[in-house]
Amino acid sequence: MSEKRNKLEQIAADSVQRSGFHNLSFRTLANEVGVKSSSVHYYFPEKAHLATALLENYIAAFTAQLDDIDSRNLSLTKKLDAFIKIFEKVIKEDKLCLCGMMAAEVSTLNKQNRILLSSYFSRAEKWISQLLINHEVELNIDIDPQVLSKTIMSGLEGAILIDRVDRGMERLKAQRILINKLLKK
Amino acid sequence: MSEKRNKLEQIAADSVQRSGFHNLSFRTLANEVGVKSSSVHYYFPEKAHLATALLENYIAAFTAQLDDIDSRNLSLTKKLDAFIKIFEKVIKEDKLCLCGMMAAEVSTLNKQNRILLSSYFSRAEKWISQLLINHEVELNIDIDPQVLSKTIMSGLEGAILIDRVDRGMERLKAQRILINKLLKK
DNA sequence: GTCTATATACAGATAGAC
DNA sequence: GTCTATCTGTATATAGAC
Repeated sequence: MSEKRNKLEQIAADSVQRSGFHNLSFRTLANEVGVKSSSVHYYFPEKAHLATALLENYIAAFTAQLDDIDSRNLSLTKKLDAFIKIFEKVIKEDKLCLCGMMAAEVSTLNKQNRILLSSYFSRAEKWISQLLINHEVELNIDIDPQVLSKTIMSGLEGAILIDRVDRGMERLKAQRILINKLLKK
Repeated sequence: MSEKRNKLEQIAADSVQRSGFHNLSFRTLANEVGVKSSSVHYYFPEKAHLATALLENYIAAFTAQLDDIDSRNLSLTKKLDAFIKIFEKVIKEDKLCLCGMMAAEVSTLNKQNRILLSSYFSRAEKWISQLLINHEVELNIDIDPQVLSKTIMSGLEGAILIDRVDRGMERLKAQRILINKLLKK
């Protein structure tokens, strides 16, 4: 992995999470690394290739975080809390989840990138539902784990989407409270 | 209100809900109405003015829908169901909520439009929380109505955001199930 | 292997025609 | 009052220099 390629991807990801993929230009990206925009095309022939790299990176990092939570022997409450913290970190940096942002822009993505994007959400939901199944006795509500996992994921994505509008964390906090209410004390 | 201005706004809103405000150009917009892009500037001197018009229209239509629900004498379940239907209609047309889309693009909006955007979400949340307070006895969970209203709104926005990625309605359906579980039968 | 000069198309915006 | 020719800057992408 080239060092410059790495830097380009980092800056690009940050930019996408702040203002969207369509708003990111090769020129601005190049300026930040001190090269010409045409140089960026060496690493990413088309913009869609950059999108692919960003999605793959983000999903890999996300997966690593889930694995880390899995590796620790925690209660359901603590594990869900750790999961919520992933989103908390994002909103604290005044960003959106990269995949949440790309979801808004999905109509401009090619098929391959849509599949990648879709895999992010299904992976997240699958992880949550498996967690709920493993800790079923700690649940305070009678609901299909797959249904609950979808609402948790939607709730978190929606929360940081709206919270960013007035630079707060009210919705994420509300989401945390609701989730805790659904768990046994 | 000019007829052409009206048409421009309708087409623009549709385009924004599909692919975002930044992805909308005066040129494409003009083509669809059969004029030159420069003509669009007669109605909207700057693109930010167009954003303002779209936000105002959307909020007005949304408010009208809430008033309509208020005017009917329904149970909490039915009222919330009618509220969810607003989002269902949007996702069925393969669109996003205009304000949800603009929320993703908030970093590119000017202050005035951010305030407008913010007012949409606070209005929605206020309406839900007031509804919950009015029908407190029908609630099946002990939670602050303002907190629950925020999670409902986040959940719905997030649901259609994610559902659009694989052109389904799974998350919105899940959201409906969860909300119903939180209400007394 | 890495980078740039350059091409071509398109963005928003203005000055002014009708 | 409504619309367009045109300006200036920026977009992605290519061909080719080092």
